[in-house]
Amino acid sequence: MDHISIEDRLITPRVLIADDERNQQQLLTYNLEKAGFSVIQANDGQKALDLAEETIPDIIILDWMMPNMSGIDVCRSLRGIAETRQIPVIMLSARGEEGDRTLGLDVGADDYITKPFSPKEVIARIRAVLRRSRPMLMNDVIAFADLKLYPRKKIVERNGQAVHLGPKEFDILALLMERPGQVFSRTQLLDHVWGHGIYIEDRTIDVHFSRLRKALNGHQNGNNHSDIIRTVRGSGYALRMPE
Amino acid sequence: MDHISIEDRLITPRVLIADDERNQQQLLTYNLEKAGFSVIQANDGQKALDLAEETIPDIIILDWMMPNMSGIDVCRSLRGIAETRQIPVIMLSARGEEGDRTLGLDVGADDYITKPFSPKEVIARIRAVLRRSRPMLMNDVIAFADLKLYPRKKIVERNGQAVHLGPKEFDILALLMERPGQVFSRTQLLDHVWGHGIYIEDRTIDVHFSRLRKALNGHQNGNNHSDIIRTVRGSGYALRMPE
DNA sequence: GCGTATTGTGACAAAGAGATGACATTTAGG
DNA sequence: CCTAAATGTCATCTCTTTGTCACAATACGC
Repeated sequence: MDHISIEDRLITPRVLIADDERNQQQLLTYNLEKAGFSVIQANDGQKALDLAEETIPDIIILDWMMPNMSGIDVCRSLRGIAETRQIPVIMLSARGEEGDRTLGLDVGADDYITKPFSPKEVIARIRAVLRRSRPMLMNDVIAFADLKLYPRKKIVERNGQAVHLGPKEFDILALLMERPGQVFSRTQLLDHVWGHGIYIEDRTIDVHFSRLRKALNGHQNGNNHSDIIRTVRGSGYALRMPE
Repeated sequence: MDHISIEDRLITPRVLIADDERNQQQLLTYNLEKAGFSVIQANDGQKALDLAEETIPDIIILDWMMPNMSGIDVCRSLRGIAETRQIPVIMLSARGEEGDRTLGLDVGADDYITKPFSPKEVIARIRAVLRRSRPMLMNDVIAFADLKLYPRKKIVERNGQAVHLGPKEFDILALLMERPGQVFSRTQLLDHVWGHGIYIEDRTIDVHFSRLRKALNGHQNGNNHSDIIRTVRGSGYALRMPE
């Protein structure tokens, strides 16, 4: 099954399920796929860790007790690896004691579900966690003023009219739209759009904003939109909030 | 390429954690970073003191017992250095006796947490302390009289109407609004807004206040607001508190 | 009221920060 | 491979912000 392109990966949130109980595993997998998730399976802790590093899923479901490595240990390890550090984790556990729950959350889990649970409940929790951590994955469209951005389709519209953006400009706009009005410094833009450890000139960011503005405000084709991007001298850029 | 500006520091509260127990240290660090704090680590008292002076964090978490220098001593020292005097401190301690608690608070700690504690609790306390000491960091908006200042959006409104300020004027106003009514000397203003080691004429500050007043009270566009800034002859400036 | 100490402010020059066209390089698809 | 789109840099232009000065205005002690 290698006809899965990058595009497809963006469309379907990918869930890694680590559980040694065959039944449970199958039940969840079936229901999750029906709910539109793409599922990766691991049947012990060590394999879960390996697969997580290898595939970088969008969320990880860990059974508390597994052979080789407990869910707790996997979770701790995940937090120690840069690439997997911010992948959200949901722990599944037979135990319900408050202490366990606390330990799970302390170790870095984002949520904790006690058996027995229904697939429906798990899906709801996954959605809830993803909505917080990856709003772009969970929404078909993000809107701001007369702008609409379709994360999965990589399409932007202003006033109903399609706007063509390069990938970088798209990412920049997506970031700004996640926190409308907030000012992003060039450093933050670099980290979020380009990624850590990438070094480019600060001025390059200005150039991208110039291109973004040109595309969005488009004076060339007769449209004459107001400049929706606000330059904040000495700080960075932001979306311009309406009065 | 020095991207790390003062601006970025304003976004994420910086926490200095001084603890010699590796596990505890890591657990707290991980959870704090997940909660949106930027963490600086020290593993003994002396280093904590040095780092505090060097980095001027927004809050300091001190373990009671540490090699080289106890939390108590560090706290006492911090209070003796001008630059670190008003950084809030939270003490962590295994002991729970009332006497210790009192001693900790006497020495200048702002809060005192007894082991065992959960990261969640620590985060809650940190937030509580910061909300008091650095509202800028914890709130989206700071209000005073008919003024509203949005730190992350870099927007100021008077009576609902946007007011344009240059970066320096914005910073000055932000400082005044963090402690409404408090009088700031020109020296304090220099230190906080311009930073240590910057030398400009005192009178330049007056000019900036003139500009700030002009922008805020805006006589030019028909608005005629009262002067919200109070000059304290011989001392400095402050926000004018209502009768 | 007077005189002195402080503060307010318009004007101006210098520095700073951002916008943008042009160009070289890289990347993605065919 | 080859082409077109996307990206990163540079150089230059423009507009803001900043720091100072000089002089006006004000406050305060006597």
